[in-house]
Amino acid sequence: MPKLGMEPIRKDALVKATITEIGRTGSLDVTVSQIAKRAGMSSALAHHYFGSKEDMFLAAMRHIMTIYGAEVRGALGVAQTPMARIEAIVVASFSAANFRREAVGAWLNFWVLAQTVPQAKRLVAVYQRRLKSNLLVGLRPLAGARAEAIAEGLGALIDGLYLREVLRPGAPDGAAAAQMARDYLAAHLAATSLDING
Amino acid sequence: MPKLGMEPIRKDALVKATITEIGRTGSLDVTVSQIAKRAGMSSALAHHYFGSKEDMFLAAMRHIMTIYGAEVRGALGVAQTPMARIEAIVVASFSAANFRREAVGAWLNFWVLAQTVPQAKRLVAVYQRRLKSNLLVGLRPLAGARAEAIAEGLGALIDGLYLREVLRPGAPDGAAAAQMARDYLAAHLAATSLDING
DNA sequence: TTTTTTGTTGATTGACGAGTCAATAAACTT
DNA sequence: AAGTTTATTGACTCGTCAATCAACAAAAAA
Repeated sequence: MPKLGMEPIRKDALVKATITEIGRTGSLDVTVSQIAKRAGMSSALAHHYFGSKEDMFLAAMRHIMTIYGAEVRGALGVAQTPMARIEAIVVASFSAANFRREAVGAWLNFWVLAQTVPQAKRLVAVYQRRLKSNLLVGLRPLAGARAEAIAEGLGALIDGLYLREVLRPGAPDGAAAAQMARDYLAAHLAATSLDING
Repeated sequence: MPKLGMEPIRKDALVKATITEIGRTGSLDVTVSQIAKRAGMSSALAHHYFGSKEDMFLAAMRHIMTIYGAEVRGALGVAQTPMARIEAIVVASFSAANFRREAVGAWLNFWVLAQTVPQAKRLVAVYQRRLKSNLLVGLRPLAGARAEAIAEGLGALIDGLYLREVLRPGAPDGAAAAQMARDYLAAHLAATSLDING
């Protein structure tokens, strides 16, 4: 019963299944069969649509980054002030869609993949660049010359919070993580203004 | 030519080789043969001393944590003030021995391993607990009620800096990373005192 | 000096898994 | 209607690798 136009549907299912399986098992040692099974098809079909397992991984990475990017863009669209821009990024970073177990677990594994696969490394680099530049737009008016360092630090903190989330027991607490990022920011901005005034 | 008393020597060589190989390849997909070869012996011998590959991984984790712990303890021993205690931890965290490529790459992979292997998870938990409690001793006199949150944040930042180091091109720059941690701290302490005074 | 313990490895087993292939079938084209 | 493209899978190939085994050597113990 070959319905035509299956390709995008199947690819999409595979991408989601890839994220789910990596997140679930907490490892890149997932078999194509596992992924295909979760996506409701044979492993041969998975290989038919994606040439290789690596391609599936890369597509899954792109998917996660796409969701993240879209959410950030959306929030940024309605931000009026520099502070609101940063807040938007923080909130998006720890939103339910992005900070869910699966995605975070997968994200960590993609980071590992980036050590091996140049293509994956490039994707992570894109993410880092985008994050930093987004933060800088908001930070420069608020922190001037310090914006650079603060953005770098906040980026590392966000990644660190993701990293730790992976091993935290219980449900993800995006609100707490976001608060931590906010505190970081508040402390740095307070310190900066203190420096300017005194 | 069986010299006696080889066991500790072999085990040590295997542990170091494990870290090197994981760090070098950036993945847990290293074969026992690879590790054994680097350690200068047959894979059968590696299996003889460690029952399984997993045991080698766990021993390697313990080794990394031991080095880290020793360095922190050493630095802490000579720290006189709360501030010096924190500084000691920061410096140790980004010391040449701990912040070297291999070790950082291995550390990331161990984090992934912790998602799968309970024993590994426990080791990471030990590390996190120890780091936090060490930080708190120094932090409490300086930040009072905020010490808890600051310690948590600083821990996450340190882990995040490790995470990012993995993908940074060029030689590790422990000094820059340490400075970032110091900035975090300075900003938070400044904010805290500001809050107290005003 | 026999026996046991420790060190050591080449060869083998057994499992698993990525990727390919051949075959089947339903649509679409001409 | 014949030919082509798209969808789909079971079976298979081929390689890899953790773990085990059988065997050998040398030191230590009995």
